Amino acid sequence: MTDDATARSAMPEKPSLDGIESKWATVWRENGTYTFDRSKTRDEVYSIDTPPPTVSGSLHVGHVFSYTHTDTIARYQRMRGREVFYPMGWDDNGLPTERRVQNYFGVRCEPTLPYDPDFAPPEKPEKNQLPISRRNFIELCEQLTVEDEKVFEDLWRQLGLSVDWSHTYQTIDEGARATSQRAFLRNLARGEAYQAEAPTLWDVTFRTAVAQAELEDRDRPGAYHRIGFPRGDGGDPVFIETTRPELLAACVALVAHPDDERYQPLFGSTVTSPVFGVEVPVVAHHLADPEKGSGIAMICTFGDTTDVIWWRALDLPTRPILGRDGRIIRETPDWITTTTGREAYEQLAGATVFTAKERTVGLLTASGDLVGEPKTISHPVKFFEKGEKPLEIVTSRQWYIRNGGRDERLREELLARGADIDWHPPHMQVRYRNWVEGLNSDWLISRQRFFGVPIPLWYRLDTAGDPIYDSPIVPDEALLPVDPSAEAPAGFDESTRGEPGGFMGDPDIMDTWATSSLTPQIAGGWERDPDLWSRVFPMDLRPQAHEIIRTWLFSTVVRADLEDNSLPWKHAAISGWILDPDRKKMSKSKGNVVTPADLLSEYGSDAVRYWAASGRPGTDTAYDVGQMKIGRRLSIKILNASKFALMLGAQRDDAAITEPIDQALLAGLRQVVENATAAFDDYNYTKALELTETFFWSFCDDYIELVKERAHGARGEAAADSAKATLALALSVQLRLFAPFLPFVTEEVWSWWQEGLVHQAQWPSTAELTAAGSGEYAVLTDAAIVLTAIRKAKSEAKVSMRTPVSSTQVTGPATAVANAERAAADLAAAGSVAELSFAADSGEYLIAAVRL
RNA sequence: GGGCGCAUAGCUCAGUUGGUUAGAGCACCUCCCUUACAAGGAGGGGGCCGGGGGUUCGAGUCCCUCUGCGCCCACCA
Repeated sequence: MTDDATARSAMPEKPSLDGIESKWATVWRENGTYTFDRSKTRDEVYSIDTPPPTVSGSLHVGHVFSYTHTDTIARYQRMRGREVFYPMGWDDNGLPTERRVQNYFGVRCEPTLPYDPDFAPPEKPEKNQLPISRRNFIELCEQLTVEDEKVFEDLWRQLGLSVDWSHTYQTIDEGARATSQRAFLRNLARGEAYQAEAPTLWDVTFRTAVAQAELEDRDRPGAYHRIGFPRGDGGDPVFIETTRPELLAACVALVAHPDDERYQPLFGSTVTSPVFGVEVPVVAHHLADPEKGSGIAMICTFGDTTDVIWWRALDLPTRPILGRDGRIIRETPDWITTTTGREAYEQLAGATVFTAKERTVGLLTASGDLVGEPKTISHPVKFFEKGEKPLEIVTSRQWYIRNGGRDERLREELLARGADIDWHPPHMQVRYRNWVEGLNSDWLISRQRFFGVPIPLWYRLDTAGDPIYDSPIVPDEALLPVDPSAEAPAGFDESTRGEPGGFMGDPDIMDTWATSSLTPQIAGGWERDPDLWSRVFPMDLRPQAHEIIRTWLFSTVVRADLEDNSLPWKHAAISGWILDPDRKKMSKSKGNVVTPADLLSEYGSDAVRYWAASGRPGTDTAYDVGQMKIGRRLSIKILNASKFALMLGAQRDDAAITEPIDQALLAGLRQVVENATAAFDDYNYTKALELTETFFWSFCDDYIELVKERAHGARGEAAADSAKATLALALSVQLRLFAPFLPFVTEEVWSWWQEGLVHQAQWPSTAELTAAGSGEYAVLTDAAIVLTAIRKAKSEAKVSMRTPVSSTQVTGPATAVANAERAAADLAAAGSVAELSFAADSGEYLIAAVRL
């Protein structure tokens, strides 16, 4: 567009940021600006495995922060000419949604109930939650999460995320469930998924098994109880120290280190547990630590994970006394045979761990087997990360997927995958490696919960009505998703469910990560839309937070490795956390929580994005409204400076750029383009922004000031045209450099004078700047030094910047003086200098002696 | 206990492969109502680059060590 009048007519009298978010969000929506063009082939596409936010959680500035990072990259790649596949998912699968739906509708999931197609939730939630089928429950979840998702989408649009809103998914929707079940069935068919009856970490509150990746240690108070075990040969009792005396009835052996001379004579002999009177062997194992406690430990089934190791390695019996509800099993076990032992057990039966501990201590005290006072300690205890009570270990049948935890070859393969990812920042790879190297079991994927993707299997029941687990009934992939609790398998009638000779559905669901680990497959249309899949997979980018490298990132790598023998993506961009201004991780308990929507309306989306972009990949960043104010100021400056440049006559024309200072500006800008491009290619959006911003301020303060008189025609038409053409080119390039960060203000300004949308424009190239000739940026920077000296003189004299200067003498190194001299006329005009002279001397620095 | 990261101006942060005088923004001080911008502009003061040792002609940058902070991981006796 070269029609000056048209540009001016679109440019407001008084530029403002007010309302530009909704104005341009609407244009982008109606224009389909960010719609994925699926005629493009894989090599032309840049695909992003967007993190699906948990919609039942609340919006947080942290969301704004990290999603902005991804968006700057998406916009950059789009301007580079890549077709960007930028979907959005919603993580509505899992416990948080389950709880929210229970409370909102007053219902609870009862998987044994049949699906009721005419079900409607109660008008008002009743006190007693109404039991409904799993399928009905899931439908309510879907219904409620749609509302939550609308809130997120509105925020993302206001923030200016360049997401293709026609490509969204929910981790609980039909496509995700089908994908998750299909992948599981493929794992099963290839032998990568298997079931095992084994001791498992168990959350007694949620009553579900928990995977290694969901654990966290918490320091809890405990106490060493010193307990004597009478010896079978009548010698002095053997003293152990334990923090879990309540498990004494589950004791199966004592263990000491094979080299421990104190206990070597006992190996092979037996001792008897006090109170319960159960005879147990004394065994040796290298994991027993002579330094801990008395150096000999009680092995119970099961008190901790070391017990499991010993139990397995030493082939010890299983004597569980703890039920899945976290209480001591009511039935007195048959391995306790003495009358006193059985009477003692009856006092514990049905008690919680806490109560059982108190009562056991009482029994041991009464019998005199507890020596001294318990020694209180603080020690790490394993918790489910979402749980409130310590995990227990119970034996149960569970499904696992191989992840290298028990297989050296697979582990090496997955380590190699991790090394092939381009990590941003690179050191995040260490977390991946540490995690994989520390795996001690396969991935436990079954959960004894309701809301989630069901394990898509049934089991035949034998004539006694017991399930035959060895040969599960597998659904046809075409029927997925299935709900085995509501649908009968092919060849069976629903009436035979639970009947001897009939069938039962697997009651469990899959771990939420078993579905999330397939986000590339879900978003990319694996097996559902092979055409799309071929255009987007393997993806280019996985952006995510560092604390879920061990879960989401690793499990995604596992699934792609098993299913596609490939990495799921080339790059992993790891974002940091938002910290309070006092460097603590932000939390709601601090009060004065600002919602993202408040921030966006107060400072403007561009300003908030500016702040977000100041956080480099992997770096924790302080929540800082000061940065947002600066971002807002920058946005306003872009409006005003652009308007001024356009008023000076910036226009897209072919006027020759002849003035040295003009060529210098473009030379400097060429360098910025080169460096910003390199920074972006390295996922260092922060540096790209900083380079652009720094240049822009000097463009405003120095260049525009130097040339405005000339642009007005002070030195003739050719010199004016040179300035105008330079302003036009520099403005165009800078708007495009800013566009990934400040999408609204750049689009607004672009619309004043350009055809099309800035976000569909090409990223600036050095070539378009080279056409103006080979300038020396130093001409501008040296001229700026002189200009600054003139301003300083006026500032110190406390006079207006318009005050005329009678003379200025520029001296210093020959090159610098020559550079400044090439801008002499512009300098004289900008500084109102009457006599401007230049003379090289032996000085080290460029100096301007100013006389007012 | 193992690993990773961080420590530069009052605050938030840049500082490329070691190289003239360590930078920016905010805050602070002074000034300027200048027809793009007072929600602005110009100028200024302010740093033992966490401590200690070393390599080097030269160290914010490389090596060692210590201290403090953050995070990840770890078999709960």
